[in-house]
Amino acid sequence: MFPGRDTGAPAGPPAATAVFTAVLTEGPASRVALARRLGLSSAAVTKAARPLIDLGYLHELAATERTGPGAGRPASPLAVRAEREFFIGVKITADELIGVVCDLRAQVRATARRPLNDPDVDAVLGEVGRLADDLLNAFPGDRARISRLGLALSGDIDRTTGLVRYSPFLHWRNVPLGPLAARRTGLTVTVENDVKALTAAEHWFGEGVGAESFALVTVGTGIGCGLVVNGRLVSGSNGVAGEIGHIAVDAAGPDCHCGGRGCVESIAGTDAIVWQARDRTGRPDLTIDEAVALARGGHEQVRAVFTRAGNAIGCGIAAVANLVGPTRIVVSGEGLAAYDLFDSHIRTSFERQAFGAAARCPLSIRPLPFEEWARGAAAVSIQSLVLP
Amino acid sequence: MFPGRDTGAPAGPPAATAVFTAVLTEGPASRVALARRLGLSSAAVTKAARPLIDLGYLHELAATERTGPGAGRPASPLAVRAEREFFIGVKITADELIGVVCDLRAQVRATARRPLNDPDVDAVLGEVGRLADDLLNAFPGDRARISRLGLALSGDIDRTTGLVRYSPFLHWRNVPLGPLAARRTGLTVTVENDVKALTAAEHWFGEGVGAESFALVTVGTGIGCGLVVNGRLVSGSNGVAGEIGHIAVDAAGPDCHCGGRGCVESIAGTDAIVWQARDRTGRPDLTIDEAVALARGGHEQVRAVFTRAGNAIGCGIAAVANLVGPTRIVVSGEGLAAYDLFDSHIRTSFERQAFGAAARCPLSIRPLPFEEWARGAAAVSIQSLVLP
DNA sequence: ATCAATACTTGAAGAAGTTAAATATTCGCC
DNA sequence: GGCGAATATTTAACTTCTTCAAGTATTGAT
Repeated sequence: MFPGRDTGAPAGPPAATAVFTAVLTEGPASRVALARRLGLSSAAVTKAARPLIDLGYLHELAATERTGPGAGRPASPLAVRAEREFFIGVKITADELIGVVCDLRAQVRATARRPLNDPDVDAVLGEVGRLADDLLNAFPGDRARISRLGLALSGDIDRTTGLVRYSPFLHWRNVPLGPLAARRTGLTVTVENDVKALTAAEHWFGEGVGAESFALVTVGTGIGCGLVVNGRLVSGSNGVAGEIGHIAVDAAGPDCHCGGRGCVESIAGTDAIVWQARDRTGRPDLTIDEAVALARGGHEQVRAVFTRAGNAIGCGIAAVANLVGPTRIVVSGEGLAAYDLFDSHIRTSFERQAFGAAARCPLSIRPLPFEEWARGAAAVSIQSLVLP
Repeated sequence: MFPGRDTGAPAGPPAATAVFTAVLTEGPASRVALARRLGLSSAAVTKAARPLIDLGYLHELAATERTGPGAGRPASPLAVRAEREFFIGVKITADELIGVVCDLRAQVRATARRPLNDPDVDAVLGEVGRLADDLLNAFPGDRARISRLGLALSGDIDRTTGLVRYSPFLHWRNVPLGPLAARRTGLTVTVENDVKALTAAEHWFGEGVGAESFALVTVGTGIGCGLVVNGRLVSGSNGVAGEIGHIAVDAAGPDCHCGGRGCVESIAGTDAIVWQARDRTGRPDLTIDEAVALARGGHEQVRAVFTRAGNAIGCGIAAVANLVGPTRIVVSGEGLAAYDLFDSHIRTSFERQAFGAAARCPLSIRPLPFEEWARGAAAVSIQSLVLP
């Protein structure tokens, strides 16, 4: 996280942070309910909430709903004032920047894109700056309420220092992207790995809300996984974690670019699917879209490629379920545009391979609008405001 | 954890717990060093330490070593008084109870065993009680300093309530073992899954000390794994976690008793190895010891069985490394009596299949004295004394 | 002997939370 | 309309835990 001008953050005593995150992620709740939920006295919640209300982060809802049996003073639930502050999120890909503006509740309020032609650090910083300007212009609300920018990109990222240790597609090593972007934009910047950012978004604002442990699997060119265990994002001691794509699921499978054999990605990654489909059809220029079309059209050989891919993904997901036992798993990513071809195979092989009660772990399989990646970046930025 | 008479525990303010666990797991340290390590003021450490010293849990070491450049008052490091309190640990297997007495630093001071003929709850409780008596008799120190008993067994265990939800080998369902054993013995009882207990022991008193994340893999009839992530043991939301044995590593592998296919356990579990060896040799009564002997003697076909098993284990371990990125991994268990047959294959396939920097995760592969399981149970009991 | 350096202790002050009592609002009932 | 039970929120006094600032203790070097 890297400083621009600061607006006076809601970070305070632990109780204040706890109250704010609870209301932010779990929705409006009365002080008594929060006290029960957080193991605090209601007096403590009252005290923690006041400065948050004064700063405009929380407000009291009109007491509409009666909860109890009937008698008693009605509750005045605390709710987040979503428009108190806005956040820019930018996903950096090899050839494009995708940007969004989100409110405090991570609702997207504006979007914009810019092509990226040059992976040079300065060029990328320039485009990021221009995209931020575009977003500020497109944003209908009060620009002064935007002071934070989240960046997300694939690779090995050190969130605390904002350092890009290694980015394969930009060919960057040890680029201090956080500080550089902060200087450039004057905003407080966070940088995070894209899959982890998406996981954070899902954990705070999506299906992972309330889950002590939770996994998000992304399927596309790469196959990755973000993990939340015991309420915290897993980082991996060598910067490696969630590499579900390189779990071996087939001893007789193809060699993978990582040096392994039978990796999930070498069977179910977009490139792997294309190669296999070309092989089966004898058409060396087949694209992924054409392969999907053939499979949907009933081409048995190509369908089999997707079946095999779905099975491999299912095995990988089962490995996650068997090892960490998440409360739920979300499967998503560009690759799931071909949702219909994968879904049932993923589920079948997951259920076969998940051990005992692990098979009860609910699986959400759904495609992912590309802006969602940028929203993940914004979500990390929101977290950086809330957490100490 | 279930109460017997209590001796006045060292649990107190958070700082006291932190100081005590730090000294217990990381060895003697001066107050200043502890303050730095724990992010406290040295005044806080002084205050936290006093009651622990008064109760006899800590003492000051003679200031032997000079740390700094030369000048300055020498430190008086705080150290744990290991003989302040002793703990009984018992591992329950299908046909035997293995018991140990450990001191506060988890050093084994006495051991005993009892055969187990009857899986009936009362029979087991009786034998546990008698084993505890045996241990009290065999124990050379002050019996009055034993007030806690840890039990470990495989299966689905709820540590907080002491409930055995399901134990396959005893055919128990929902047996409140903790409370029952507490009533029977008058001791404060903890109950934990055996693999998790072993992991806890290794995390506090073994190779996992100081690791933010850490994995212990046990190889034997079953193949299991205990995981520590972000400093905490992973439990799994459905009680399932660490089931490395049922990760699929070979799409063409044998059917597993779990319903899956090509599971690590179906290739590398002791039973699987015996079956394969019988198949390859045509000797339907071959035992595991004979299979090991044949392999060591150079029998190619049987060696191949161990090679395949080692490879399967290596793939499973690589999956752990790729997913959670532990600081280090310990591989152990009865199965590793055949250490020499496994070791290199585990390492080779781990290194091939671990992604990028994950391959840097150090692997300790070593056999496991059976008493170690009981020590794990004692370690959990120690933790229950220290933690709130 | 004196000084600088480091370790430890002490007492006052501050932060954060709890308890208990007061206050606020509502419903059901007369 | 008034009363009492029920529930929510606030307030103020108090507790607990920690830090801060200032002192004490002990050593090596000069």
